[in-house]
Amino acid sequence: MASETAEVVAGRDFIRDIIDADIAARRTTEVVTRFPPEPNGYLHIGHAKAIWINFGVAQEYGGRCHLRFDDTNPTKEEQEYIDAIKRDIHWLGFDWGRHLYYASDYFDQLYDWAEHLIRSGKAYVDDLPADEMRVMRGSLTEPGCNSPYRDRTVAENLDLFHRMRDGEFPNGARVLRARIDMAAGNMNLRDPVLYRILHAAHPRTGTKWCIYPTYDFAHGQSDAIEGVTHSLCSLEFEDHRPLYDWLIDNLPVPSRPRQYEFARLNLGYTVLSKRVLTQLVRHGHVTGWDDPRMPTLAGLRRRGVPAAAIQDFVRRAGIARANSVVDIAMLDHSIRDVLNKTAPRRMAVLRPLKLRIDNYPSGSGEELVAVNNPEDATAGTRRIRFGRELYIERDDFMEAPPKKFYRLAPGREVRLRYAYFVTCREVVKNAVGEVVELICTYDPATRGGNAADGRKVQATLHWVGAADAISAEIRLYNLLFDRAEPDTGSDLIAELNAMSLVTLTESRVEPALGAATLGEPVQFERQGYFCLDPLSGPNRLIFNRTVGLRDSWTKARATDDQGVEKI
RNA sequence: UGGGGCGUAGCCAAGUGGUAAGGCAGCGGAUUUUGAUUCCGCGAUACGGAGGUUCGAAUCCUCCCGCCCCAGCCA
Repeated sequence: MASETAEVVAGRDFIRDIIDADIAARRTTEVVTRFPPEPNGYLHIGHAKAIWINFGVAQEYGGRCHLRFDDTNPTKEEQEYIDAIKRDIHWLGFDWGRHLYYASDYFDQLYDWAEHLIRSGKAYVDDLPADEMRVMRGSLTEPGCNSPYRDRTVAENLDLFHRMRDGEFPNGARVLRARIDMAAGNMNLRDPVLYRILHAAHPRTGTKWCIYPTYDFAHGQSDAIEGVTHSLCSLEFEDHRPLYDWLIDNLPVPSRPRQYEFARLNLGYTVLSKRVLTQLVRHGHVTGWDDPRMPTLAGLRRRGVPAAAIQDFVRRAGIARANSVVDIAMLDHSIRDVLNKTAPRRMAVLRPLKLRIDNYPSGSGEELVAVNNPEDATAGTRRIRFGRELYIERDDFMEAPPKKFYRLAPGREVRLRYAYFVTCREVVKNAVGEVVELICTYDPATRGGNAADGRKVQATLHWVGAADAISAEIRLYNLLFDRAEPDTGSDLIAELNAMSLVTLTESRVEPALGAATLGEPVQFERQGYFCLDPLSGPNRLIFNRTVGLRDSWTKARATDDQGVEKI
């Protein structure tokens, strides 16, 4: 059965179990979910998990997923974020179709329902200032006490609430509170605030309102209005569920949504907190929300991470209720897995070292054939030009190699990929003793890379022709933070990895890379996966390293390996 | 002696009384014109701890320990 295969791919988790049970018990006939971002920042990979769950589950059950902006606080929300969020969700591969909503679409209905609560004696206008309200709310271990305004008459409450709406009072003067239980163990039930006065223009409703519903009063009711069946959110809202249910129970809402919580995603060596990410952007620690070092979807996209890899990653990480920190290596794995199959191969020398082949005829050289992608036969081949003067990677030569180093060294023969075997005959140094050029000889009988006599070499090096290679800037990105679990509470700067961006300006890449296009991944052989950066221009190639290839050589000789990737 | 959650290998995570899936990482080995990819093999006498129930417990009960969330007129 095909559907079985699909389920295995999607994975099983407690949320799907709940939905299965609901359908089996006929508690619901359709599955409607929603992804409810607040437009006050960019989406990050943690949101990708929530998006994947909400849209994915709806898709699997033939239901639908709404995109609903939770825009109940005009002092923090902006249109720029709304646009960015839509763009990122589409890029990730999901579509809400015609189901685009805003909590602000329901402000009129919400207002009516607030009056409904007042009329039924379940809400009241409180004049307590914020600080007094806090004191009277009690503490985690002590019950709160009732506000002196708790027993106002319905008429008085209605009058005051109308006047709040009509702008008679300044910010903070009064709030509408639910009348529940000031002694409840759950703080959310100690007469939570439902409406507050905010004289601020709203991106969508303009100046129509000067009172706005709180998250608690807006969320569940919006779910009910839209017919959401399963309202999936993260663990910190668990304590809000009794309030969510209380409101649904006490209001004439058109449907009965249920809230379920799952643990949010945490990634090692990074931070998935809008507060901190916003800080990084505002303080200039990164170049913007789309800085390739950012865990935002915009940053990952610019870095070259395919949407498919992000989906694969969140699927592998799984959904559960236990807080956890996922190893960044798992993300890297998903990225490589996708890119290995799709990225065409090219040769690029990041840190060039000149190599001259003494016995190779001078002139324009010759054309050789290179495979575009050994993982994909349909990717075809391309021609590359070999010549007397080339560049190889500095790291591929050592004058005094340790035993396990089997690349080029004095007197040693290696293969130049798709070309010939070359042997290092002489090392040229400058005045300060740095190696500046290697003089080699080649074996004409090894054209294409195989020796007629069957002899082997231990290494194959990538190279570019000195005559036709083009210059490029290459940006190597490393972990943004030094520690697996950064302390973002105090000194953020102290936690940042000083080597998070290493820019190489002397790189030389094969001519075919001059035609690289935005959004197309490429593998620089033996180096990693790269992509063109949007800042590239006609005469300026800039490549971002998405992720390096797995590398058991540098790994073997790493001594300070704290999990921090070295350049 | 507030309320709500969570604890299964280095990191995720299945498992819902019948004798510990899978993935990532790691370590061996094979193949290899990318030290890549691919392929093969290796890890929990044990599920935070201690008791108990049971023929049998990661799964049920009791107590204990640890971690997370909640005292915004943020979401």
